[in-house]
Amino acid sequence: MLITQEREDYLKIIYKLQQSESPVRTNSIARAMGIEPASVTGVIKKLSEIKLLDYRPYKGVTLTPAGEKVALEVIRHHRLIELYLVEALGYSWDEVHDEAEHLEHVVSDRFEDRIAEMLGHPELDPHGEPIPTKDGVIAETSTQALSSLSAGDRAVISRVEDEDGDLLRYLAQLNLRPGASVEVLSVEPYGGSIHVRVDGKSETVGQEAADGVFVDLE
Amino acid sequence: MLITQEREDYLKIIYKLQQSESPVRTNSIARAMGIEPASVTGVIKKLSEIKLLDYRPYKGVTLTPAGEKVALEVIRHHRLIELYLVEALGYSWDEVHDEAEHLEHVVSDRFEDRIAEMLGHPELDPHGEPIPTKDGVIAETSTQALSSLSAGDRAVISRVEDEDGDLLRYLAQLNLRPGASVEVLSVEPYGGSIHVRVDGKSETVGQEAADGVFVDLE
DNA sequence: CGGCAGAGTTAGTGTACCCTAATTCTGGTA
DNA sequence: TACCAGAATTAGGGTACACTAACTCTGCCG
Ligand SMILES: [Mn+2]
Ligand SMILES: [Mn+2]
Ligand SMILES: [Mn+2]
Ligand SMILES: [Mn+2]
Repeated sequence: MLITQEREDYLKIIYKLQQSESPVRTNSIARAMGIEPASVTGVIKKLSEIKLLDYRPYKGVTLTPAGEKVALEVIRHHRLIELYLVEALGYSWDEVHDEAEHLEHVVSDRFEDRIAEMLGHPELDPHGEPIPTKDGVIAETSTQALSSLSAGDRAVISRVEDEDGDLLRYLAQLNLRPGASVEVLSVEPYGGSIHVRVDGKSETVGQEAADGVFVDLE
Repeated sequence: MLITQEREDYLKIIYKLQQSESPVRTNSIARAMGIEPASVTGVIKKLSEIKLLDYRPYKGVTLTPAGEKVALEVIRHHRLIELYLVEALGYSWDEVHDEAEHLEHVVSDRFEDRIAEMLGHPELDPHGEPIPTKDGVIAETSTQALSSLSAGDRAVISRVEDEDGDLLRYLAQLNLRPGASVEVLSVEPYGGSIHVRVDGKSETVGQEAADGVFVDLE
């Protein structure tokens, strides 16, 4: 088998890192995968041999079109599965990520198609992240963090980071969900809390939490 | 990781082979797994080291209680998933086996519990095979093949073999499904076809297909 | 009960990941 | 520009599973 579950995760992570760093460095991949940089070198060499990555030693990697295709397929699986778990099986949004992390590698095309159809070919996952289409088209996604706003700014939450269940439970408590309108009331200096109005209620958001909430400014 | 997806499949297959052979021989495992006997030896040694198998060199293996527990968990996953795919996602009974073969190793306890609940804690999978309970209790299953019956016998189909999609499509055409009542009209000698009445219609069943259909005699 | 066929194991190889330790490269700073 | 810290790679080792080829054991049969 040329493409294993681990390799799919490498490609997925490289895709995500590429949004903010290109070429993607060995150390970034190692950090994201939770393994040692030395281990990454071997794998990215192999992935470049099979033409899924372009690898420039000591510089980093970029996805080839073929590699990007694989990455987007895995991301599509992941996000469709997350949404399916919420909609069809009653999961809460903080429980779906870990389950999807495993399922994404084993579901068939038929499974993917069936749940996509049942969900009405959705465009967003439970965290507001765009779901790539079957032919690899993915919507742009906001990179403006709530933590970067200033007093008086109004914005709509577009997505939240989904890897940390604790963060998601915290955000749910505050009603900070994709689609919610927020108005920044005040910002404490030097990385302090942010005071916002959400759903008419005023709430205090920790700065680190606000780093994981992305918005579209109005 | 002590227990990999491959090892789960070994244990599952050994569980099934144990129904008709004990201890289970290296060659049987190799045939069922589609690999060489030499490869099996190494794996069963490791599985006996970690106390999931009792291994007597040159004789074969038996599951320890711990090994049987793992096997039954995997089988529970497999059969629940098969039924879920049919009931919730509109799969036909010939499509579910391959999908379940992969999913069985990655679903969480939560997933298992949710689909079991949604299905009403079912006792049989789409092929009539019993689903072990969460604490490892499994119903007896018929071992009387349709091919072993004689003219005049009446029986109810209890289960069919689920690994061969072609066989399942063939059986579906003939309405040979679990629960169906059959009456043997005649049997051609020397492994010939079997003529049966199913749902009031008379049908001819190939002998090899009849080997994969198990019944309870009336 | 000796011999032999077939079953099973061992030996040696290869791929896929992972690790630590040692070495080399790179890019920015003095 | 020479140096150095940090980044990256290489070297060497380990586990998990596959394979083929060679050897050994077992059980049956004459
Ligand atoms: Mn994954
Ligand atoms: Mn998500
Ligand atoms: Mn399996
Ligand atoms: Mn089945």
